[in-house]
Amino acid sequence: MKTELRVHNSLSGEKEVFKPIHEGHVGMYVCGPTVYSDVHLGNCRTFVSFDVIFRYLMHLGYKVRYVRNITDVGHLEGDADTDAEDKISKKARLEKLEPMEVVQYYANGFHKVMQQYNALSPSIEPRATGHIIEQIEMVQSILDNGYAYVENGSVYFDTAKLISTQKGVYGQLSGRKPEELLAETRENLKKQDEKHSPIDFAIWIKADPSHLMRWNSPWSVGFPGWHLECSAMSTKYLGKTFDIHGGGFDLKFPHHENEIAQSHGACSCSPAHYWLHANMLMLNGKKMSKSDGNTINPEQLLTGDSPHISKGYSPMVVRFFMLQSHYRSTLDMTDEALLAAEKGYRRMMEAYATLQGMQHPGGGVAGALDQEIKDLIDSVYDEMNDDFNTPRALARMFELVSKINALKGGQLSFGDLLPETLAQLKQSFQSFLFDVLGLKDESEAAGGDKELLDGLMQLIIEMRKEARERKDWGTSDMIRDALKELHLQLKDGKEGTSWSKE
RNA sequence: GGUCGGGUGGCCGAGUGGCUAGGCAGAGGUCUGCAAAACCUCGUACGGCGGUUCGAAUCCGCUCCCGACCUCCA
Repeated sequence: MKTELRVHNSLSGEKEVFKPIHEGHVGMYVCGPTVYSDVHLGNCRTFVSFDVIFRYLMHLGYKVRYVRNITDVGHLEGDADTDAEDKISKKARLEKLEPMEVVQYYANGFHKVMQQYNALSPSIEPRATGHIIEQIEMVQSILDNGYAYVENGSVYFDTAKLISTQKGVYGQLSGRKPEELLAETRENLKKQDEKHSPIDFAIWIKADPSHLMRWNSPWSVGFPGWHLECSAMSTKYLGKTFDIHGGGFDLKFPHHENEIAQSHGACSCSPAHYWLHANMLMLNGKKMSKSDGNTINPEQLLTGDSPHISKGYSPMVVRFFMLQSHYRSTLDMTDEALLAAEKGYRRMMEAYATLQGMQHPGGGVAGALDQEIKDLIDSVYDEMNDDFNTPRALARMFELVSKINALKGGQLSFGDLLPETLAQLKQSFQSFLFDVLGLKDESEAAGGDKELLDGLMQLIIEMRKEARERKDWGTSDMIRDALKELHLQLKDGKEGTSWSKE
């Protein structure tokens, strides 16, 4: 591990050396879901990506405060700022539920799926409705600084003013030119008569009488704008300026751009040093879309109940599949690709099991093999340091898998390997797979009574061995075939027979 | 239409101005009673057309296609 951590910063468009504000500590904010429906699989990819980033930062020894919000108010239909219904409010009205019932239900579902994918809980998971006061205070600061105006009980951010007074701020993240933004958006936005300019956006919205969620404020009974919650909550828990702000690519504009604007309006400060964006998940070469049926949810993926897949895939297979691509690239999910990921995942896990069971016979010299293995271990970390390049890191891991299997099969010799190196390999392999990548050995987890199964299998293997010594191939093959029916595979090797679940 | 990002071998996916990841599938071989597993070897890919260069899939221009955001979709 000789390299420094470098991350791709969306703000500069370049990879930069990562330097936290406070040495040894990292503050990271990731935009979480709006809980008005079942969690989108694409969202899962984003959160798995940031889960690995969170894990890797901790693995490097940082104390990380990871804040991921839950949006439970303010996100309007169509992401408009006004004259549209709040997503949660609408759901509550349609289902005749309290808005908080809607929120609780889908937040529970979201947590369940995240748990299935073995994503760690964030350090803090704040909700927008729990931070109304902070949001009102922030609106007030922005007003005090002259970067917002009140119209008919609603408060709007004065984007045009920010553009003219703080040059180069608005549009930097999304690569948009302020002049064009000001010019282009004139026509199709009619109902926005309260706004001075089409690119202004609401930070406090006066609630019409039918609106279910409403709070008192100095300006009206209403609710906060969508972008504001993230600014208020990140400031509260991470400070005005913190290290990493993450989210899906689709949030770059306007959401993240507006967050930056709000911070500049409230304190003339920029919220985050590094902006990280996770790219989209596609299905069969196209974006997922409910309207044309090109979509699949986490539940269907698990059960296989979908025309897009031939069978169900376990969460760890899906996680592994996601990690085989880089978080900044789009990822195309196909049945064939999932099948390939499933096999790769199992190969990796079986090599892990093989490795842990390995005993060095003692002796050994630090030959070429010894060096090769050490270099591979180092390169895994080098790849991760290069903007969390999980696919390359996994590629190096698979090269280690070949070494492990060859040591077991006798194609490589322990004589060329020091016992310390084997110990180091065991340790690194395990911590990388489980702590950093966040994978789990599912065969073990599902097994339940592992000791019993192990014992039974040893007995069966022993009986089959005796049959084979008698050249009783009928019995031997019968045992093998029967186990195969139970999805248990026997592997006859030089050192005897082992087994694994399929 | 505007802005931005892509198009890599059968599939998924890294990556890079020359030393050509990895997984899966396929072919051949080793091992094996047979098979599986494992190991070894192989296919020489970078949308199309030009250009820059000793050399480009990697840089530039044009073109076709796909995607994201700008307008409901994470």
